[in-house]
Amino acid sequence: MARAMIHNRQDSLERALHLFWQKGFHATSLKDLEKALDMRPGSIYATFGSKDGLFQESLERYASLGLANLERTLHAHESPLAGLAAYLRGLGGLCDQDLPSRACMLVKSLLELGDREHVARSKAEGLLAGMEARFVDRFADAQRVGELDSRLDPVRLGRRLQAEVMGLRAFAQRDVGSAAVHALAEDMALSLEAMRIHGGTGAETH
Amino acid sequence: MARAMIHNRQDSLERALHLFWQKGFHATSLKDLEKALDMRPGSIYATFGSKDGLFQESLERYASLGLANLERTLHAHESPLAGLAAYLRGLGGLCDQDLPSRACMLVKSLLELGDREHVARSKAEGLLAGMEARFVDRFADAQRVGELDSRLDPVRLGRRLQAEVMGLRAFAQRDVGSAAVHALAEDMALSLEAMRIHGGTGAETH
DNA sequence: ACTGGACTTGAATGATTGCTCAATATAAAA
DNA sequence: TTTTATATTGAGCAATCATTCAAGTCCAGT
Repeated sequence: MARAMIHNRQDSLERALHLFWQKGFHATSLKDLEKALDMRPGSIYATFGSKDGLFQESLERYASLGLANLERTLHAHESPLAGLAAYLRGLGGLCDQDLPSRACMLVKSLLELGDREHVARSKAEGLLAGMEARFVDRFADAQRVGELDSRLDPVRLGRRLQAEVMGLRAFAQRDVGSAAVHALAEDMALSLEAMRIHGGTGAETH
Repeated sequence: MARAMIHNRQDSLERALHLFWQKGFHATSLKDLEKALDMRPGSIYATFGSKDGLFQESLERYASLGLANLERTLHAHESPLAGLAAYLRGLGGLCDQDLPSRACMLVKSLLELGDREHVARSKAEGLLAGMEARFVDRFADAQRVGELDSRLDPVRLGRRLQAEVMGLRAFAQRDVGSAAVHALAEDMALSLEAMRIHGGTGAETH
């Protein structure tokens, strides 16, 4: 009843994500996408609607992968603070992997997009807010478990950690070598771990 | 012997800087610049050579202003650490001022520009390196004065502070309200001040 | 074999891109 | 006033931009 689809939608999206992450929204032309997806303009528009739409789906896919990676790291550690520190240390390895960009695609979009692409921009903002919320949750967990001073504000700590991650990854975009990025991530992780309350079981919170 | 110049070069550069800072390199078209500078393409090219050249000069002007602002803040405080903390707190006021963008133009460029604009990109990297070097110097000063543990590495501290500033300003680009940005800047400033060695004159370093 | 219908193609669209250059305007020197 | 040198103009360039759509392709069900 119909012609079989040549292209796997998910795979095409992944390729588009790769390009957008590397070059940004404006510097990625439809010609680039046609080549990367091995699709002609008509197919691209039939599948994704518009360049903007394809970009928005790429953003969501990116955030989904990033959040999954965060979740994986957090679940690998029973201690909330240890999990967050491990996440930071993991980011230190950014330079060693062969990624489209060392910087966060959400941040790149946040800084690049203007009013004309405000829908995609808002999407990036929302996804960043989601990440931040996850950090806040985990700090709250740390307080519940008693490894973090309960007088501290998890919202401020989450905000701070997000800014730290943003800074680390923006810094990693500079051509400074792997060692510097690892050292920076380590310093950030150490600061985070320094917040831990030692020796107690958490019963001393009152 | 010649026709008088209508436009003040410095003023034109300032207007271009405003546009580039706000919209980024790719999203700023020559049409936009023609309108903002009130100049026709021929004049722009006679004065600045190319869009890329104008952008590079804008970058340098931006960094010059930023560095002057940093220097002013540092000189207003005898204590190096207090100066750096004051600089961070000053960035907390980003949301209140009416700037083209809350994010740092150097970071925006670092994240936006690709291989095709690698000259401008390298320029942005170099200017960021200059800022970082100034941080490192100031941390070294803090050690000399005895308000900072001399076993710490000023290079790592400078790197960390630059990442922190990058993160703060990228975060400020989000639509999170002035209070959140102020709180974040305050938290960063407090962490920095927490490194100070209390009660001594510096003689106890050995 | 045929045919209906979803998938794919790619030439063509009009708008916009960065940029050039012959023509014009203007002020100072002769 | 005439000449000379520079500043400015803006129409116009080729290239590229995102997007459209009529035509073609191919498979499933008849």
